[in-house]
Amino acid sequence: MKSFIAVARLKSFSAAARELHTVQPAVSRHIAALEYELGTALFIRNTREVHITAAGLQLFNDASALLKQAEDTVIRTRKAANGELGSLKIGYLPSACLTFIPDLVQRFHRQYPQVEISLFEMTASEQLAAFQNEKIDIGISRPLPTEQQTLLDSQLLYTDHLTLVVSSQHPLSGAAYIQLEHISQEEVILFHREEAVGLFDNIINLCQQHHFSPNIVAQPKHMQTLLTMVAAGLGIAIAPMCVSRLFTQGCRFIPIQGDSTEVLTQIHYRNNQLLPTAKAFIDIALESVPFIQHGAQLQDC
Amino acid sequence: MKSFIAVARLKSFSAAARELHTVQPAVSRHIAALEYELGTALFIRNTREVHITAAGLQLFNDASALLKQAEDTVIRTRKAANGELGSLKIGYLPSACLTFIPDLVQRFHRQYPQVEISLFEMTASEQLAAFQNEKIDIGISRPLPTEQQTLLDSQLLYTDHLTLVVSSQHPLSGAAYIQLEHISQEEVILFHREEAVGLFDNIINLCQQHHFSPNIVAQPKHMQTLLTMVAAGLGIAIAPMCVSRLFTQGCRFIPIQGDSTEVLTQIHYRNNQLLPTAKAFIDIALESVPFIQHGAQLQDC
DNA sequence: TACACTTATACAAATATGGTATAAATTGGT
DNA sequence: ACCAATTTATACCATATTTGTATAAGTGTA
Repeated sequence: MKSFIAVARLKSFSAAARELHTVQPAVSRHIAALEYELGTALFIRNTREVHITAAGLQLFNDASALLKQAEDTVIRTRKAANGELGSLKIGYLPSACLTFIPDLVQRFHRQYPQVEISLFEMTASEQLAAFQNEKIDIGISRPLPTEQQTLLDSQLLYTDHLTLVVSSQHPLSGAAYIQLEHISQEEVILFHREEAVGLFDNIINLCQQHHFSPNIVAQPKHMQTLLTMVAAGLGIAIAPMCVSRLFTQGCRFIPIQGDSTEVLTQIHYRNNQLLPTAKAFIDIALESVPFIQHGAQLQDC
Repeated sequence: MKSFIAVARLKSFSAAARELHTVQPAVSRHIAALEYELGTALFIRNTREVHITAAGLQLFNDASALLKQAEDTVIRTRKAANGELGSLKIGYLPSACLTFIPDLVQRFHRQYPQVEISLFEMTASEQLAAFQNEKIDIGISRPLPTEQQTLLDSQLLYTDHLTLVVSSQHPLSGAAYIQLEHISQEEVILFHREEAVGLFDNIINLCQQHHFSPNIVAQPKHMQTLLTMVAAGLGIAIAPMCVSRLFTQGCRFIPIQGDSTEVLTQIHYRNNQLLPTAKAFIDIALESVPFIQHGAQLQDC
């Protein structure tokens, strides 16, 4: 086949053989075999000249394209193996990662522009089901309910701690740390539950562990609003530490005593038959952990 | 390669081997070779299950298209060899064949719809040059000047004879035949030279052979006009016999004595390395000779 | 644990391919 | 006109490759 193309280009069996690093009889046989298979002459040749026939010309045009497509197929398959080509379905918990998901996806897209990315907003339990139905390849959420998941592996993307946020006028503003029980009577401002169910429930649970229910007086939808309300003395807040990188004039951040204050964001993936695109994404995500820690804190939580 | 597609479809090496009328180890080796060549696994298999990988899926999609294209290439090459696919450049002398060329081309196009036909109006000598420059594959014209043409073969498409056309009132109208010398003093109407150079010059030459120059009084551009003028007594005409199939009321056709009255239309083609499309056209043209004789007479000459 | 069924490997036989020598044909030059 | 040079085709042998058989090894099921 390559012999044919070489002969068609060079109009000589001998020259084609030289170009292909073989000998002329081999080329003769290749052409003869092709002609036999196609049932038609491809070249009119005598010992002095080689002319291509109409059939040969047709084959030449088509065969070049065919060979190119064959090469492309190899390349595309290799790319698919590297995760450079294919599709990737990501389920994510918006409240846990609304801030860094766009950056992360963009980062991935820059490096793997030929991967078709689908994003799905999903709760953690929806993600579990989606993994089983092959609806997603990657999940990002708070730690999954039952860690007995043998199907999935998880890795930490982002760790934060809950802190108390009080006005600088507040009696507690000077405290080095605080135990949560001490605020059981305070008016509390929490990030809106719809915007961050996991976070909200985390905080409620934490309070429950300290035997009180918080007296919630406001649920702003933006973290900056929350800080402004605290600074204005409308109440105190419990929020991830990352908010301290926002505009915090008039606010004080007081560590909460105890060890249940961690707020984790994990990336989940099948632990067997991981898609190359998923592997590539995980690698980029883990590389980006420092970036996530900083970038996220500069915006929202 | 076909092994790969079979395995991907059937998800089983053994089943694929059965379908391909070979044995399972052969299929195993084919896949292993492909994987080695591509440097990536195409299937995740254990002794019980076969799962395709992302790379395998990519290859499957591309390879199916590739195989189909390969088959198409074979088909198209075979078609090109039959003249069913390709191009065909035809030079023709309008005056000699304006009447049947459209029908002939249409006939050919119906049978060989995938052949791209190019039509060029050309005089006979232009056709000769065009054959040498590979500008045309088929020529249709009056017999070529020098029959010492070794490059070309020609075949007769259509034979006609010149006859005298006179009004039924004309003194000669009852004659069974006539010798051309007898009309040397007549007023003669000829088909317009621009419309049929060869025909016009044929007639002039014929008169020269009989030692006179015709006294041309009109050159109508349509054959029907010529007949009408003759019937009206404006003169006599010399024209191909085929006009007798037009509306001829008031006209008489009188054979001309002698043997130089033939008007021939030939098809010309290279006598070596004839294009399959050209061969197909010639075959159809020769098959159509009876059709041309009739169809042409029903319209014009 | 044995069985049924799968894929992978080893090896001998068959097949296909490539290279050398040479034939046949044609052109160009002496 | 003939010889030299160059071209493609063929014959033959050596080598590579591929096939098929036998068999190993692994996995789910009864």
